[in-house]
Amino acid sequence: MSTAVDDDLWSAIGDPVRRTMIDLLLAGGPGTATSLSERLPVTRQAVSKHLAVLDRVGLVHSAPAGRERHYQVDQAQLARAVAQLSAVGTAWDARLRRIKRIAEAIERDRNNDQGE
Amino acid sequence: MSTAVDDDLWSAIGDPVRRTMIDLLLAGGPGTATSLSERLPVTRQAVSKHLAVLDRVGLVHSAPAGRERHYQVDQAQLARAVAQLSAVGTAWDARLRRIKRIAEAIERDRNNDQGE
DNA sequence: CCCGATATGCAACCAAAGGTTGCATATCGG
DNA sequence: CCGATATGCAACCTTTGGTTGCATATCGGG
Repeated sequence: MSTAVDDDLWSAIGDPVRRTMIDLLLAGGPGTATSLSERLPVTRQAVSKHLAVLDRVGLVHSAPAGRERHYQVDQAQLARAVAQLSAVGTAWDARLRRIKRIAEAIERDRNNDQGE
Repeated sequence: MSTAVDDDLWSAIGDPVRRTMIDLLLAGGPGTATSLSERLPVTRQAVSKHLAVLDRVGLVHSAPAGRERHYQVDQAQLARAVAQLSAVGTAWDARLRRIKRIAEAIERDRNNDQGE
C-alpha cells in the first residue's frame, strides 16, 4: 500500500540530481544553492528548483543567513525515505524468492512424474 | 558512485505507476498491457509506454502470443535494481549515523569545556 | 470461410517537470 | 557609497507521462 505522501517522497528521491544533492548535503554539511551547483552539472536555478521540491516534501530545511540561504537535510524525514526504499526492496525481494521457490517445487514435481 | 545504467534503472523504478506495474507482474505472473491497465488508473496506451521503458532497461521481457503480447519481470535485473535501492539506503543510513555520532561527540566536548 | 470482437501499434496532441537564460533585488565589505 | 556576490522571479524550451483517434492483426462462432 502506498500513500500520496510516500509517492511524493519517492519521486523526490527518484531524481538523480536530487539524490546527489542529498549526498552532498550529508557529506559536506549545510550548503547553499550556489555551493551545490558548483558540484553539479546543472545551473544554480535548476538546483534551486530541486531544493524547493525537497523542501516541500520535508527532506531539507532552509534558513536565511545574510544574503545566503542555507539548506540542510532533515534527518528524520530522510530516515523515513530510506525506510520506504528498503520496504519496496524487501517486498520485491520476498516476491522473487517466493517465485523461485515455486519454480523449484514445479521442477521437483516434474521430475517425480517422469519417475513414475 | 552512480553509473548511467544505474541511473536508468533508478528512473525506471522511480515512477509510481511503473513500480505498481512491477508489483502486479510479480503478484499475478505474466500479463499484457490491457490486463495491467485494468488495474491501473491510466489508459492502456500509457501502460504500453511504461512497458516500453521497463523493457528498454531490461526490467521486463515480452513475447508475442497470438494477438496478445505477454510481459514478465526479468528477475535478475529486478534483483539488481533492488540492490541499487538498498545500496543508496544503507549509504544514507551510514551517513546519518556518522552525523549523529559526531554530534554526540561535540556535545560531550562542550560539557567537558564547561566542566573546566 | 467470413465477420464481429478483441488486442496491439502508431501518430497527433496536451500538460507537467526539469533546465536554461536574463534581469531585478538584497546584502556584504572595503 | 559602490562594486561584488547570492538570491529570487519570469519567460521560454525540451522531455516525459498521459490522452484520444485510427489502423492493423488475430481469434472464433455461425
